[in-house]
Amino acid sequence: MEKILDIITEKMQRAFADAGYDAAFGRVTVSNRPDLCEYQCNGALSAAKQYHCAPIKIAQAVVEKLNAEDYALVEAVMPGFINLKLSDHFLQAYLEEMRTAEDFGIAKEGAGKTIVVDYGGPNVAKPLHIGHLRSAIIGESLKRLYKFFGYNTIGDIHLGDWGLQMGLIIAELQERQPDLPYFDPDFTGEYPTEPPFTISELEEIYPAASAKKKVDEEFAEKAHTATFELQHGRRGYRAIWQHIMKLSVADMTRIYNSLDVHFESWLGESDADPFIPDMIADFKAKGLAVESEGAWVIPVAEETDKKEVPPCILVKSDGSAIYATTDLATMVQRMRDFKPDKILYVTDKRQALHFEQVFRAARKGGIIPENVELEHLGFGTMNGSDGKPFKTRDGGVMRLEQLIAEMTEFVRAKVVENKIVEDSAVEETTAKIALAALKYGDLSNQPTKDYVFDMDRFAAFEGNTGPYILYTIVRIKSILSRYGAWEHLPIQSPANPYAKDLMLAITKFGPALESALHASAPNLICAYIYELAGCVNKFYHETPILKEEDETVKAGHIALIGLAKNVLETSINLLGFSAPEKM
RNA sequence: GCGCCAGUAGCUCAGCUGGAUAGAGCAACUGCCUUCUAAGCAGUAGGUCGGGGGUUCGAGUCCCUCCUGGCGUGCCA
Repeated sequence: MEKILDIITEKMQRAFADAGYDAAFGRVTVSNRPDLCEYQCNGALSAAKQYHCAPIKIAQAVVEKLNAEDYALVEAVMPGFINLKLSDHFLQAYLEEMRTAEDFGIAKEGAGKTIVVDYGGPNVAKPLHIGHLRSAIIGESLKRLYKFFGYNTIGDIHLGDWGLQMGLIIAELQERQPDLPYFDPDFTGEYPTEPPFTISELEEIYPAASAKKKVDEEFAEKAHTATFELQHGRRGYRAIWQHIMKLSVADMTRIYNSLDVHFESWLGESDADPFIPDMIADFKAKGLAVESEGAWVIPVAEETDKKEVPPCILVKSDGSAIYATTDLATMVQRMRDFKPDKILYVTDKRQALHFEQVFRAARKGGIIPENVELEHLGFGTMNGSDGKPFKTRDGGVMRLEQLIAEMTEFVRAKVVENKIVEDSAVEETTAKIALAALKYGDLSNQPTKDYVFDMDRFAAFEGNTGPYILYTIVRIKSILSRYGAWEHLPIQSPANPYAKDLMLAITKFGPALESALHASAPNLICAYIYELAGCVNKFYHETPILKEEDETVKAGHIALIGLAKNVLETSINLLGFSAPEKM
């Protein structure tokens, strides 16, 4: 479906041209003065300079050329604004088309295209903590948004399963249990099928080893060696690695499931490993990689750089791979297996320079052709109320699991207190509200900015929060279920000003989603549904719906809130959560 | 040092390619439930948009400069 703004702009541009002015001035925007009009055009103000003419004269001349029957209001006002209001008939017809079209008539601009969304990025053997929250939430939302626009989407978790952290664990394990067969180079038998550690032991081993590395040079050396040997196929180390992977992935799956975050692809840095040797050889053969300070690096600085861009390190001086290596090799793998039109990375914004280097190296080496888009969405840090990176009360890093549990507990108390749902539905309702609180609280911020996480504020049941959106949906559902079959009722002309405001809000659904898609900004979806929910609640408050005596008018009310509900539910699904039946 | 990002109401944040009176939510205060869920709606109060210059008919938005904070700046990811 064509967007309303495009329809009006087209007419406005024609009017400008008919009045003898450049059509380019005919751009229409949503009004910033809803008390005066619904749409406005400021083109006459800009045109005044070029034509040496008072803006109001131009505006008046343009208005003359517009077909007044298309609108409920067309006027030129001082100093030169052109104000427009849509006619009831136009609005009714437009919404009816939205209601009956597939996916509200939104153009599928991604049809036939494939996008890989690289998000999550957890390290195996380390518990998921709140640092992983934003990537999961934002990445999942963007992936769903791309899918909605018709893209074939592949969400790839890109496990951190190949770096120094693996060597650290192996080295630490060897110190603790040196007699295990994995460490015996002469061992040729079958390794045990059960791991020599539990997931909780594993989660304790890594931080211990990481801390030791910083103070114990000999240990650090052992860890580097172990990393190198693992990457070069030492059998016992691979067996340990398998154990770690199995335990870790099972645990991650459980937690991501609780966030309703799902990956189509569970590949990791290790899966890029087979592509590394040929890739390195290729960079060397093309003369793109040079030896520097014992390492092999790809110079990626460009003359136009304002800053100094250090080279991309391809091989460390100890011969092992670094994250740039695996990221580049992963691109080779993705181009071979997925042939994407775009790869979107959703990571911490502190990695911005890293991706700039890697992207440049990938273009230079021909790994990523010009027609494939690369984007890095760097998100900001989640801070505590003190404005510093979020910590637990004792100063530690909070586990994702604990964060979810605390949010759930907070919500459960409210749900039980309100007694709206039966005991059997408490857990499911609680989980949905808690997830909405958590995700909306995060997604309503601009992804690139740091933000303050405040459990009480996010889980508050009033104001601009996830629960508020859910509450709005639940109220509509309650009425619809009392009414009966409503799905085929046609949209009618607005019954009152509140209905018209609601209808106008609904028409902005498509544009809001497009903006969110193009800016990689789910917060625009949040802003949109908050506005829409507000319109729903005002309409609800001012209009007795089920008590309406005229059955035709009542059916119109029902059709309108039904469409609003569908738009809201579609939106929250794109944000990654869903509404309960009651709350 | 250099680079990137941020600074808007007491707090947390919006503000879409410069446009009419800078918007929400929370906190404070005031109304509205024998009527579809008051987790709601309506209202009051609160801002020299970090400071200073400049461009423009017009600047929170563009340019310059300064201040403050965060992050990055070759072998962690």
